[in-house]
Amino acid sequence: MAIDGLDGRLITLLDAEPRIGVLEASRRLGVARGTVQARLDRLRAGGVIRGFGPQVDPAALGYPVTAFATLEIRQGQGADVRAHLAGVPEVLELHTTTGEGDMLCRLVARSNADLQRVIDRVVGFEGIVRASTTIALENPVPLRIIPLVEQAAQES
Amino acid sequence: MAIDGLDGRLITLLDAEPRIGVLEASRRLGVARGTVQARLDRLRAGGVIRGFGPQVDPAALGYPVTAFATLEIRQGQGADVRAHLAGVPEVLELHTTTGEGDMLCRLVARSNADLQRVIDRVVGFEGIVRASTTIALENPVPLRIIPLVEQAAQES
DNA sequence: GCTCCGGCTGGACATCCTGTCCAGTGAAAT
DNA sequence: ATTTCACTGGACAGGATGTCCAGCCGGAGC
Repeated sequence: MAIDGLDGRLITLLDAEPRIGVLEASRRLGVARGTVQARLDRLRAGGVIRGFGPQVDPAALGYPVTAFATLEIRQGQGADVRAHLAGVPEVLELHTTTGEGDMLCRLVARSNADLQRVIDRVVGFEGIVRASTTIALENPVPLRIIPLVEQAAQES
Repeated sequence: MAIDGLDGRLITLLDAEPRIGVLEASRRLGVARGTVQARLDRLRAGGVIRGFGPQVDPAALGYPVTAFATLEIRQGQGADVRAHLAGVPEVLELHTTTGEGDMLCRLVARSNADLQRVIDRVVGFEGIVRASTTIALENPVPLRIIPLVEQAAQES
């Protein structure tokens, strides 16, 4: 779905100050409240804004260690492996990929030592042939979307 | 920060239905409104809930292709590379890592063909020695946090 | 065993926001 | 020129919010 400059400014504003409501947003953007409401409805209907769920920080929950694991799967075991990984709370994300491995997953753990336990649990499944793990040290660019939103907004 | 069962249920509820307010949440959880408000304040103060920003779907914005790039950096060029990557809108996330590469970044692109342009832009920087890219095909486990929240809540 | 304290309850209050209408205006497309 | 569409500015009732408060309870510490 294409978005214009106003959509972009709205998303950016909501990202910076999620607590403000439709009315306050309309004041900041200099448009009528109905306009903001219509834009929001359109963005939600178009799937651009999926929701406003709470952004939970795993580190604050006691899981400060993040790691990425590349998994190699035995042929035909894909579905089983997915189900297995979906059952591990420390697996925050899973992708199937091209290239060397077959899957890439994001893990968190309570400590480097605890990461071993998590990895054991992840790879302790017959369908997984091999796993290669790298620990994330710093996070210079945290998951973000605003720059992309602005680029998409300008291309309108 | 430790969370208890009520915190866990509250986060899960907010994740499932972000539009409900404090009052409705208190009704669903069977506690007083003040309790929910106090819990929410505590979770935000403790950093567990970082905010309620809009969850934007890159695919809906016209960037349906996701890829992960492992970068090898020339010694001492880390800071420059970070700044460079932070300036590329299609770079959604960047980590420094242990292991084979020095950095891992998440990219999006408008198409497989467009991914080439993004990669060229990413690696078109002197500090980057080598890059290895894998395309994400499926996403069996989208970025999630609830299972981890529930585990953290049970350990209380 | 007793007291203190923190967390929860249930209620109050004024203020503000929300969802949902509507008619009028302007600009762009046909 | 006419239609169409988005935006404006306003209205309305209903409800939520932020912020108090007194009272109650159970656990921790003395």
